[in-house]
Amino acid sequence: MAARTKAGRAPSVERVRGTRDILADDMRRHRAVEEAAWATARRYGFTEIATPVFEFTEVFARTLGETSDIVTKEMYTFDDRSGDSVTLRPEFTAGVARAFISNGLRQQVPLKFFCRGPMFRYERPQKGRLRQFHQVDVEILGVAEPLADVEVIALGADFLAGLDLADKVKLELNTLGDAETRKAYRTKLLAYFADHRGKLSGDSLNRIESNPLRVLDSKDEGDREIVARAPRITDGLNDASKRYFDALLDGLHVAGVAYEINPRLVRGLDYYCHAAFEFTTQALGAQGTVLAGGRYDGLIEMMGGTPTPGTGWAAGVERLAMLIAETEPEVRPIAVVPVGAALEGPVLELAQRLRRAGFTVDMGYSGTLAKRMRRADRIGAAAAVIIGEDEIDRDAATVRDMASGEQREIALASLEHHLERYRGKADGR
RNA sequence: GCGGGUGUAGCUCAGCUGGUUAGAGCGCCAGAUUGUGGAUCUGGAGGUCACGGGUUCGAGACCCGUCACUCGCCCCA
Repeated sequence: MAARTKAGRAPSVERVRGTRDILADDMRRHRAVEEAAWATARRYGFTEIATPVFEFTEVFARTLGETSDIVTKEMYTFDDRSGDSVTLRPEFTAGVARAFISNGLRQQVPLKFFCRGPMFRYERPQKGRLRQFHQVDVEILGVAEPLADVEVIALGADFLAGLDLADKVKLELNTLGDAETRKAYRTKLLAYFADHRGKLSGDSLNRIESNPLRVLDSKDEGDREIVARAPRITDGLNDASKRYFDALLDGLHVAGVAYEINPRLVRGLDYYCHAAFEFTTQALGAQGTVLAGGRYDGLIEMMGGTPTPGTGWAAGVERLAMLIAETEPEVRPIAVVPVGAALEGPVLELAQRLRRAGFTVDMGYSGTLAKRMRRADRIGAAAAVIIGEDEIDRDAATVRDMASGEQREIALASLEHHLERYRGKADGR
């Protein structure tokens, strides 16, 4: 008797909770999102790198904040066979910062990196919230000037606009100030909340202990009232932080990026400062954040590197894939079809000839002419190249345009030339 | 981690207050059409009714538990 899960199915066919198989249609959308991000990043002068999917646990535990939810209850952490504690990455930035230090990249600053790949977080699954999900990510390392934030935010805006999501998404922006500002603000905020302790929700009372700034974006009705009258960080910025924020706003204006200042926007991770921003949508329910990031000047130092400023963002590929319009396959294949099994040999030879010439070619494995034509139709072939005894005798092929149904006999010698018109072209049925 | 909803064919769903071999549409396969796809018609395959237990003469329907998905909270991309 095979082992069974509690659900009663053989575990070998059960997906792990919060994971999914990305099948053809989804994969096309997934790729469309990734490629749009990469294409935009490239235009901004970024280069693509890849860091490991897992790191020593310390890399994340130290940088994300010992008390953050991600570290305390959401990481996939385990000991490998040598007894080292490793963790499947829950986010990109810490790994990129680690790579920056490990590879001595300090010398090559400023650096602009693009990454993509899977992330792992043990959360309760929901639409747009998976245990394995994918992100595209962009980081600028070694630039303290707000111009880097402007560039990174403009890149995000262009990326989303390129996906045709400009209307579905809005940019919210805030500043967290520098360390001095944040410390002073924290004290002020704590004092304010202490005065209103009785009226805060239980969740928020807990947050006061762990991350008081988080109370600011509570969804509880009662909390919101109190938060609305709470002191704002933007009112208590020290000179440096104020100058920084003003320059950022100016830069966005010049770059033509529309934003909305949200004084309640905060970050869950400890290493953020100054710029904090999110592109959000109403279309995905509770999981409305589609791209988020900010500045993390202290991170690399915190990890033991020479102090190096950084800024960047990550975007959820699955969330964006749900928002974009249907995508069409980019190439339609050419179907080669033998009339009768006896001609499969010569047709295979022809298929290989065309493939090596750069055409996308599909060949059925069995069946009558009608069946093979049906298959050609179903895979969206642009044209069918039909070869029967008659064609063989004349050293030719019959080429059928699948959209119009028109057929022409073409000499084998000039077949590639004739098929040029179907290369990488959608026929618009 | 907390609260609510849902779970019937590959997909979308029907199945009335528990009653004989569980249905439809789409899709799939085959044929009408032995050198021609998309349309139409005909036929066919496909279901431990999420899983386990209970109530009952009898459960897809009712009860309990589990699992998964989903909505909100939490968290966050």
